[in-house]
Amino acid sequence: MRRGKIMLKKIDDSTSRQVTFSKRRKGFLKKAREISILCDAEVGVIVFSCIGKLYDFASSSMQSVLQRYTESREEGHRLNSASEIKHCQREVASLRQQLQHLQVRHRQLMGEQLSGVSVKNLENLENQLEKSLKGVLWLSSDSHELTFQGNVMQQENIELHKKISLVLQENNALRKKVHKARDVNGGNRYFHEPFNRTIVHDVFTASNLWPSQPQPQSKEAGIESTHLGLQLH
Amino acid sequence: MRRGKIMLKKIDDSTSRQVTFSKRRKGFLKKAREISILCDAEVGVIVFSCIGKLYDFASSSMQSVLQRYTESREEGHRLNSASEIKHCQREVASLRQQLQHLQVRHRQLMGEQLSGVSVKNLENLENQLEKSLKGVLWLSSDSHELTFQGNVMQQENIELHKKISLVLQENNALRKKVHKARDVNGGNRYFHEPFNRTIVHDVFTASNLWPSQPQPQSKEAGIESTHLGLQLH
DNA sequence: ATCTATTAATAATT
DNA sequence: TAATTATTAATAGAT
Repeated sequence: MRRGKIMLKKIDDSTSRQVTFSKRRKGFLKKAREISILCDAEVGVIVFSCIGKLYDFASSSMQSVLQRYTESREEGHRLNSASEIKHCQREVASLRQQLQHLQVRHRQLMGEQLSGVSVKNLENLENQLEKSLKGVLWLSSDSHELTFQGNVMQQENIELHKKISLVLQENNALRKKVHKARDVNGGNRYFHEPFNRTIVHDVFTASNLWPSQPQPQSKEAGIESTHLGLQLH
Repeated sequence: MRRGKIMLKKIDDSTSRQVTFSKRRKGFLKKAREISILCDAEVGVIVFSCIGKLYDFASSSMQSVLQRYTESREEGHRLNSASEIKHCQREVASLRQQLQHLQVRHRQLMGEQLSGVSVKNLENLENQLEKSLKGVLWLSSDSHELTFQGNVMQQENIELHKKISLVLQENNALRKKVHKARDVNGGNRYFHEPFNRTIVHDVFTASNLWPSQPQPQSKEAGIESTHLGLQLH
């Protein structure tokens, strides 16, 4: 550059390499500052000297620059570790919640933790358990017969069981997809999936089974009841 | 710089700001390259123009630079992100497994998917359900008194309703999806009948207590459901 | 884009 | 390191 141009190759002499590094580093970081101010650009610079010392500059903050960088680079991809962790953590939270809900229900079905359950729900639970029991008793007696009739049907059952397993697997895969879609949509699954409401609606139309009070039915229907799927007719 | 020095402030005229950005960007990235080669430094540069376009340079690779940067910043303290992700992923896997196990058991308690259950397990299930039912009946009779104690508990129950509703919603949504997926897979009608019944179970339809009541049903349906060992009467 | 006058950066030297 | 100097490189403004 001045006083005799130089070759673009690593400077052999370690001392003069150090000196040049000092000078150029200063000028370089100055340039970074200038372009960021003059041109209203967001700039980040990271320099490790040959002995490993770190020098950096960021017009805003390095974190901001790097975040913007990784986001714009991975547009859609999931390689950024920070966002990957966040995604992962959201998934953990969601799964934990599901698990907890199911555990509550499970304990109820097991006859535990009923002290906080309403009378109406207890009746529902009672009906459900009766129904389940009848089903079990029926299948149980039927199964005993099967043992006398030979194992043809048993064989068939095994096949069907396999099929059910496959369906279950599919179910799980779908659930994962649902999770992903939900996360991408910003998280609130109960707002974003209109089909939830539809299904619940369909399924609840037959009778008014919940111990719910007559619901004031504004058009907005109360955000709560809508996203909880508790809206009854 | 040249031909009249300039003020270090944002260039007002957007056109000349763009032009200056082009020129300086080129020189700036050239400087980055030069210092990295001449001084054997590892350099990373990230520039976002004021309209958001990204320009970057890395002497090695940006990933390498950024990794080295974050490592040198986080100097030991705080686990490296890779292990953090792994930890998170293990947690997800574990939670998924728990959830699945619980779901299977849950469905069994709901009287579904019993076709692959052994006779022995059916007996266990039967005992459990009997026990649960007794508990519910007992508490149920007891609970009628509670209705006179006011609605404190009722309030508590609303929370529980919500939770159960969430689980049920999800179950229904997932089943619906599985239903669709199954149709796509060739529409095996063997599954249709029990599937429909499943939804009915989920919402505690008090009437229609399967399998105790005769259901009007086509011969077709009867024959097919026989294969599942879950024939309705 | 290209040109060019002028300043800025910096290699060599001290 | 720090200052000085000689020279080239970068680039603002014009075309």
